[in-house]
Amino acid sequence: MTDTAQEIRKEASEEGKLDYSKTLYLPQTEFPMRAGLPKKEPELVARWQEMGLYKQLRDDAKDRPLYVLHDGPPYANGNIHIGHALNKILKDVITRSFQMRGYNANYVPGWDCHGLPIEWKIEEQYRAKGKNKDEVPVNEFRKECREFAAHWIEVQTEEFKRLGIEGDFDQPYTTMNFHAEARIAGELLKFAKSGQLYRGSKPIMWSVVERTALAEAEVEYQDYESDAIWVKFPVKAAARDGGDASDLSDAFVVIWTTTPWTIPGNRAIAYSSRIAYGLYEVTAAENDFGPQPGEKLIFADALAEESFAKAKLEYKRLREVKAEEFAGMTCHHPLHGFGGGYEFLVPLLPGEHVTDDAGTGFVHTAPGHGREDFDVWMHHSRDLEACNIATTIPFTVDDAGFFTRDAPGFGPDREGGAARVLDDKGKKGDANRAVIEALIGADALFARGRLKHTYPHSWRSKKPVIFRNTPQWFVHMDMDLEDGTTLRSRALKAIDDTRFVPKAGQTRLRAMIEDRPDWVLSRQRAWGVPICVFADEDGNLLRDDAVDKRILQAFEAEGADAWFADGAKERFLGNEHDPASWTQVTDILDVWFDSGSTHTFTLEDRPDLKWPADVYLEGSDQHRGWFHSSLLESCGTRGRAPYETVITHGFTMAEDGRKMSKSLNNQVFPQDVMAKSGADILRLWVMNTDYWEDQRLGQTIIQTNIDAYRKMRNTIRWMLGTLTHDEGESVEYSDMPELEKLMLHRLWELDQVVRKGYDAFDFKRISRHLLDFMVLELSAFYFDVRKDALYCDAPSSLKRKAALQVVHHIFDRLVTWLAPMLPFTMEEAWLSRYPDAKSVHLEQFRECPSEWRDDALAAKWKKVRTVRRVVTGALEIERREKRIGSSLEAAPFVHITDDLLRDSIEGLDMAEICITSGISVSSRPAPAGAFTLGDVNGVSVVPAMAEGRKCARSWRVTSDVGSDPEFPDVSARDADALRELKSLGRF
RNA sequence: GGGCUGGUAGCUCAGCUGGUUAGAGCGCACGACUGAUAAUCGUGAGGUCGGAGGUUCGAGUCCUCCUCGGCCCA
Repeated sequence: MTDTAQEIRKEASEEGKLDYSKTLYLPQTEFPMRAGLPKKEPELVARWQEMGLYKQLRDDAKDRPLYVLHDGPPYANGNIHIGHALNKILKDVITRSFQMRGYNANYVPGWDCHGLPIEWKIEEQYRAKGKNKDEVPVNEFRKECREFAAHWIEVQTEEFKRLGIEGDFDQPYTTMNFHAEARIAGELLKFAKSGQLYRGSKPIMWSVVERTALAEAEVEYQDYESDAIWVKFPVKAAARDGGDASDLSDAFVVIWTTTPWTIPGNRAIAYSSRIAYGLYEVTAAENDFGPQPGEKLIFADALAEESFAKAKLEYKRLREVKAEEFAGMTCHHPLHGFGGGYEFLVPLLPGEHVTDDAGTGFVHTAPGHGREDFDVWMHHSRDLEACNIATTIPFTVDDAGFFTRDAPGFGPDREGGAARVLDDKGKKGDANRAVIEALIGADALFARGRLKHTYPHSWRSKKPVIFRNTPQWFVHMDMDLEDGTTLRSRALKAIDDTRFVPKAGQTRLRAMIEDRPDWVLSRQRAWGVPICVFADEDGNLLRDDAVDKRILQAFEAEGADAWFADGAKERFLGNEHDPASWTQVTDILDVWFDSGSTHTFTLEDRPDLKWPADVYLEGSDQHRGWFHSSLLESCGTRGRAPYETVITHGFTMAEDGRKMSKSLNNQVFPQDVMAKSGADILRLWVMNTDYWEDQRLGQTIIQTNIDAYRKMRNTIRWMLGTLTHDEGESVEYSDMPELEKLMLHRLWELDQVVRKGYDAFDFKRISRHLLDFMVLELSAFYFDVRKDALYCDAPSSLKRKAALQVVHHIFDRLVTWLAPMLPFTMEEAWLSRYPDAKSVHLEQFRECPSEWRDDALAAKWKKVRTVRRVVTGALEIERREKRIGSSLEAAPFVHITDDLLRDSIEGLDMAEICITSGISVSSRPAPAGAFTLGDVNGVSVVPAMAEGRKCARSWRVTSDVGSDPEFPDVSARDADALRELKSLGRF
């Protein structure tokens, strides 16, 4: 006899009555109802760390097929925000779910380390110390950038681990480790070697004062007074072939600009098909300089009056000019012949950016001095070349703001030397004046004035900046490659060959690739992998494998800093090449090229990964970013995408669906959620949301997930309590009651849902089905019904043993299925049930034998539950009328006139299923006034009280209470159970 | 302005190729139990399916426009 048994006896003798609760198999568990996740989760992180879970996962799965989700690298410059949390949680659920389904799902996290934002931070630190970036040796600056990135990698690593992310955090990949830098450089050299890399040019924002390129974010807009001029372009040919002799052929097209110094760079005039134009003639002139009566000019109708007024002219409108007439038209440059240059044709080009809000309706287009000018020019480059118009963009202004030889008459060839746009202090130079004088001399000036407007200024020096054509390194999108394809065609093919989840990603990426311009790789910056090539004056690349080899070996050993070290040029060129005839390029690579190359040094080079990756997963903004650059890089060097599947997620919005922002104070920080509620709550939110679209997050939504979490946790807790009494006795499937078979059938069905759900990355479908199952079928039905047998039945009861076994099956499956989603809670539950186990994360999803599937049984029990609904509905009336409290006080009459419904309950203990003490079923029609449900025909219930006494042990009201003299206050079933327990010494 | 995309009960989601009074869970209200107890069970109230037109015998589901929102460009 056990101590407990003695205690029970003792208490019983004292009170003269047994406390039967001690004789029941009530749930017992240490698994707490309240999770305390903020405290518990870090303990589990430490446990996994100590046991080396990552390594064990790899060892366990070493013979299984590899499944690789390649991590898109976050930028190493700050704490993680909600977007990082969403992203990493999704990735973690994917790798864990594949790991638990027969794969070796290795996850190697990575970081993007180079680039502008980190440079800014370091520069900011410099300024705080009164230091100037330009006075610091490049490699010292780069070293500080490296240390900065390393610091944030450490911080983010801890934050990701705290989220429950499992991966190789001891050996992540970074774009700045030496091997990565060498490989990135190597990839660039592949583009160079295959001829895909070329030197072109592009206007960029340039600060003359600082002699540096500026990014859009480094510019601020301030008020500024500019010189405005209206310039006449004589029409050369009304059609590009020169054959037309219309009334436009002796007219002028007039443009307006606030940057006269860009006139030498003019190469085209843009017009819009949405604007109404007219041909005008001057009828009277106030001045004897400038336009004179008889001159014909073309303007946008909306701007003609204002323009003529400005030039103090009277005019008449001759006729409408349709936009179509401009197609193919060419003009002379207004300075043609000046300084021996400007003899080229100036074509008119259609441009979407042209408006008739200000100016003349024609936009002076200097492709070297404006982004839109450049885009329009490049967009038409093929057409223009076909008409023998050279599309080379002149470098009219140098880095100090002086005109060059590309601006004949204004550069070094000018009397008195080159004119200057801005001086060293940022003040206007003499360039505008020189240009205006030349225009006057050429009788090309229509009018002039001044304009106050906002103009970009450097945020450091607060001085105006200019758009200036600068040599840049590009990759051809449309160059014919050796195999008859182009980079663009390869990329489009690769998009077709890739699975996109959701599908819209494919459309979006394709649209971008279809009309993107050539890929600009160069940045005039310091912190990055250099474009490690040598070029001659014309931009031709030095091609020498030996040089390349020296470069890559040096990078491998010393990092890319080697490129910037003293003597690097001579070192890499070696003895075979004359340093004087080659320029060492000092631009660095666009960071998108870095991250676009992660597949090479991570997937290809690590023996524990593979190329291509099974899946890439990032936010939808990465169609322009990582998905895009990885695709181009890989197609350019390997001919296909580095991924088989691309998954995208939306962005996290505040609760009202708007963007989270500091100013609106509606941000949610993952650190806060973890500290207050736990990482599993955040993870559950991710699981319940439609991540393919934008998601919302806020207090209400967090609370909804906390509630759902509690329900799941309590259901699992009850199973753990009940399974405390599981002694592992097995019951043959064929011997099981129908109710148990029904639950096994449901497990079989759920197994399908779960596996298909994970395959489709459709997590909300899984979590929805599992939560509904727990709430509707377990808590509210199966467990409720089976409590009587599980708590009260004798140890030998087959029903009890079968139920225990089924609960065991349910537990193992639910916990493993949910483990990828809620790794902390499921680990806690698993270890509570199996104290000697290492980790639930080393488990596989359990098989559900096809024997369990029984569709007929499920259909039958659907009807059973229909009948049950009518019974519980009737009992609710009784309860409301205070005739009963517990359903065990009732023993209703059920009249079933529907044959199918009656057949479904044939042979079943409906009292047990309805949790009443008794039930009488008849096929006779019910008397008037019987309870029915509107949506159930053929079932009526007449309530009745159960007859007999209440069993002190099971609380059922039966007529056999007291039939056993040994236990006079319990029913016969309970008396038998007590006797059996007694004989086993259980009490 | 362009490309892609979304708006179904307080919250999160189902609603397949158009077909009966639009569903679920949670929350809420009310009730029961007191042997899952800061739990559990039951019942109920919540929706002009963003708005307006149109196609159709019939539209949350198809078309057009509008509106609000998101990502990426300009």
